[in-house]
Amino acid sequence: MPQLKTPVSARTIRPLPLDHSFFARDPRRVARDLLGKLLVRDPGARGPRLIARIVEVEAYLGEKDPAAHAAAGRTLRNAVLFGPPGHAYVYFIYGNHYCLNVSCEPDGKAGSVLFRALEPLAGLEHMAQARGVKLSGPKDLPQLTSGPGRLAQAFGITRDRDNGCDLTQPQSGGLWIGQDGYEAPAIAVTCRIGITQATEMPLRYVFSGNSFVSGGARYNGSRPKNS
DNA sequence: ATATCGATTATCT
DNA sequence: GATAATCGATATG
Repeated sequence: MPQLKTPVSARTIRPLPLDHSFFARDPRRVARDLLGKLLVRDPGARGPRLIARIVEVEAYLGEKDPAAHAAAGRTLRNAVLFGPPGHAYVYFIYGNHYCLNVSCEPDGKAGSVLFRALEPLAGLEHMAQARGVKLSGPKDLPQLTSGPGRLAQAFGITRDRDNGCDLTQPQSGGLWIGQDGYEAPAIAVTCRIGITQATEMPLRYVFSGNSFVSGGARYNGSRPKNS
């Protein structure tokens, strides 16, 4: 029953970019509405188009959210969070990994959505190469894009390359967010993962039971909300 | 299936 | 000098 979708050609999906107004809202609304949208990388001559569907995100609420990078106020590192909506905030963490956010709220107000897991649809071989993963069966696919560090590596996302780029513009940097009319199935909301502040707030949004959601069975929303 | 731990560096105190 | 919105490997039930 786990629906491992057959990989499709990039040509069969025609994503359209989103408007800035989509992102100029409360991060909780943006997070909820981003589920089912597409992350797209157009690397130009460097390789094929990469497409993956967003299946897990977290909302960060800005300066008043103790878990947010914006909590300490504006710094050089987090400046994008305070800028115009729809732009990529990329940070480096644990000496090893990049993570991707999109800025929310109107210009001047912080707030963002963290991309935590994707379901890969096109360019899988390229993603596998970027990840250093050998694809021998459907069971290997979550290794590509299940987890914030993994999806960033699969899409070649780095701070130098992508921080500050406009995710509503297909040309700008080649990284953007698209929509194809896909309607979200059941959605679950849980606490955020991997943080030490404000750990009890329900700000993580997932496709219930989707096999690409990170965090294991306890966090994929397929289990009743008891112990 | 769950728990613990080491890696490795930009950023801020 | 401590910490971090993680990952992969290893250990144990």
